[in-house]
Amino acid sequence: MQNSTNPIDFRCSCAITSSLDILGDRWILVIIKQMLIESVETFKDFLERPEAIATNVLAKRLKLLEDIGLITKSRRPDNNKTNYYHLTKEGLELAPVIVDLAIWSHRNLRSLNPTIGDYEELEYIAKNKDTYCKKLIEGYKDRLERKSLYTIRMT
Amino acid sequence: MQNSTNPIDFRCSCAITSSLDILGDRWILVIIKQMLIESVETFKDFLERPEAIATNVLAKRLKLLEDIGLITKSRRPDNNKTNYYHLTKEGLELAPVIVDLAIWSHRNLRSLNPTIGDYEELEYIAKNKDTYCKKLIEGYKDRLERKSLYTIRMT
DNA sequence: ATAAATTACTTTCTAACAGCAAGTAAAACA
DNA sequence: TGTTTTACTTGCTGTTAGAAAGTAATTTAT
Repeated sequence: MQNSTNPIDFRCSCAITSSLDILGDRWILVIIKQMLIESVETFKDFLERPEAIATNVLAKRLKLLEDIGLITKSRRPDNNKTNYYHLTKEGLELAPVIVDLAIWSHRNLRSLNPTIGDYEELEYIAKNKDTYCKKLIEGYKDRLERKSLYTIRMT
Repeated sequence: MQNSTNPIDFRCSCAITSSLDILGDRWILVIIKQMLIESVETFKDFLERPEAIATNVLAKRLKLLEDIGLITKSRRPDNNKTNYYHLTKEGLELAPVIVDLAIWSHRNLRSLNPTIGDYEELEYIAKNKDTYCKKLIEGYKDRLERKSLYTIRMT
């Protein structure tokens, strides 16, 4: 049994493998992408995305992400029902990984999945990776700061 | 049922989600890391790594990776038993993703997994990401080219 | 030449998890 | 005050992970 401070069973001491002990999953990075790039912040927002995650799976993943400190759960003072989920600094630092995945997909997955769009945008992103990454992170922080004027932390 | 040319069920048209339809798994990127960084190339090599993948899981993943063209399976002319698994160009292009995962882990996972080592090396990698990435890719290509003098493709 | 060891798997079994559908409870809205 | 919305939980079923054991071909040792 795992202890309460560490809900993850790490396979070994390799940094890369350890990251995959958390992120190596069908949903975790999709959830973080939705928060970072698509401004998803409520339980309902997640359900309405085209990936169509199941409610029980979503609840479990959000709990895990909160437990390990990649996201926070907060609530509007004017609304006792709707919860906000937001990325922490640790979660935000996954931006480079997500951008690299987008570029890899753009360059190598179009024949396997011809529905992948945004050709021109992804060309731009591939050519300005670092700049785009910083813009993503700063953009997220700005939105969050503006929002946090009205938001209180739950946990 | 899926057709034979495409063994992956893509969830939607998002490039990032599509990459995770393939890579979003406990083992796929670990296997690619072992090949790229740890010079793993035979079935036995994989089994001897500290991650300790099960034989049935390994066989299934190698088959999938070959089917989608991220690795190749080859054989030494002087040995009818031992197979070589090697990264294709498409597989090699995952190097940036893997390096970013290492950096993220280095910066954010040490408290959750104190056994993660290589502090100094990962500091260097974080500061010279692009250079390190290119060195990884070129190093792999060089090793492979030298080896391919004696190797023939199986499929 | 034969026996032992090695490599690359496959098979079987069990426990865990994904995904679907339905249900629930509290708050918000009309 | 009744309906809708939000955020979940519960129950069910089929698939997968992981452990262990088995197999078959090849290679090495004697």
